[in-house]
Amino acid sequence: MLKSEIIGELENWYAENKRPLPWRSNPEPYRVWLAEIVFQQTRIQQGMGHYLRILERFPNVEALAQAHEDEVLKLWEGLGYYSRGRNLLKAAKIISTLGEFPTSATEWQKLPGVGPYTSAAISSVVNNEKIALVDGNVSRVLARVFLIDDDIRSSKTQKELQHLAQKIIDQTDQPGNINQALMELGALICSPKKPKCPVCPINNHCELLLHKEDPNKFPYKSPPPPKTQRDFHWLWASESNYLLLKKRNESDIWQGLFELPSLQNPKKKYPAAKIIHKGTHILSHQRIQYYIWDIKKWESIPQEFKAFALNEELPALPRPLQKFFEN
DNA sequence: GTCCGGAAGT
DNA sequence: ACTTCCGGAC
Repeated sequence: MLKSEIIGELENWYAENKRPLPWRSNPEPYRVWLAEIVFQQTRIQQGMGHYLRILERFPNVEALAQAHEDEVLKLWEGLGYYSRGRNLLKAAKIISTLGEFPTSATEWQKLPGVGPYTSAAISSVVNNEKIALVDGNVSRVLARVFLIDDDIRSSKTQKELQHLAQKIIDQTDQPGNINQALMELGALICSPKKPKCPVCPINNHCELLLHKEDPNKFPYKSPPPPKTQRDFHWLWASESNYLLLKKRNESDIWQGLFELPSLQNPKKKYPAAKIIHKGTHILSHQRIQYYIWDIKKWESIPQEFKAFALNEELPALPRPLQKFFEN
């Protein structure tokens, strides 16, 4: 059932069609690790600018290990999932202390921010380890090629896909290339919508095509949990020439980023306050209505806040605030 | 409005 | 095993 020609087709297709990405031409552990962290949950186009800026500012793990978290988060600003940036720094300090990079997926996975996917991706590419990875692209490719109609979100299905992927990787002496080929195929050909089946290198092995099924219906994904709704009321005093910002520390979104002072009901303390900007910010799990109030003048300066001149570089801000202060 | 994508906390 | 963490493309 698992035809070996598939491997050869994938190897050839990948050699001819892979995108020329910076860590592919020079797959040092540092560059591959950084790429895998930046591009978790992130499209290449969206994260490439961030990746290049981080690599330029911190050309190696020793340079990164000495960074301050605020600077890493500033470089991460706008990418989302900020625990990736915080864990990147933690892991850099660990690697720097060890004096060398891990050399197996098991060792890589001990680092913060490195899970099953990332450890397999790095070790198969850097160390030629025969270890399979299953990311969103690979899930979709395998579900279509092998006509798997189970819920792609369930951990049971993910386990089965992991097993299936490992059977493929066991048959190749180029695990890094086959892992990347499956991901690249999912990104370039076997896309979520309108897959380019006519030019797919393994279309004659694809169960979905052989059964004349509709690719848009695979894989099946159960609906996500409902979003929680919340409001943010941020305060800004137009008559002062600085901004008050405080680091977000709680176990909540945007941890480590800075934000304006907030009040549940600004009108109570500042009856003359006016909303100068409002918007909706959507996360996968929250729907945020946010309001920025002009209170003209501070009644009293909240102690825990730091003042930043408006013309100096601001620390990392949540995306809605970053967009607001861009203008 | 719709969809997409890994790790960690619990 | 389930929930919480982001932002952008379409």
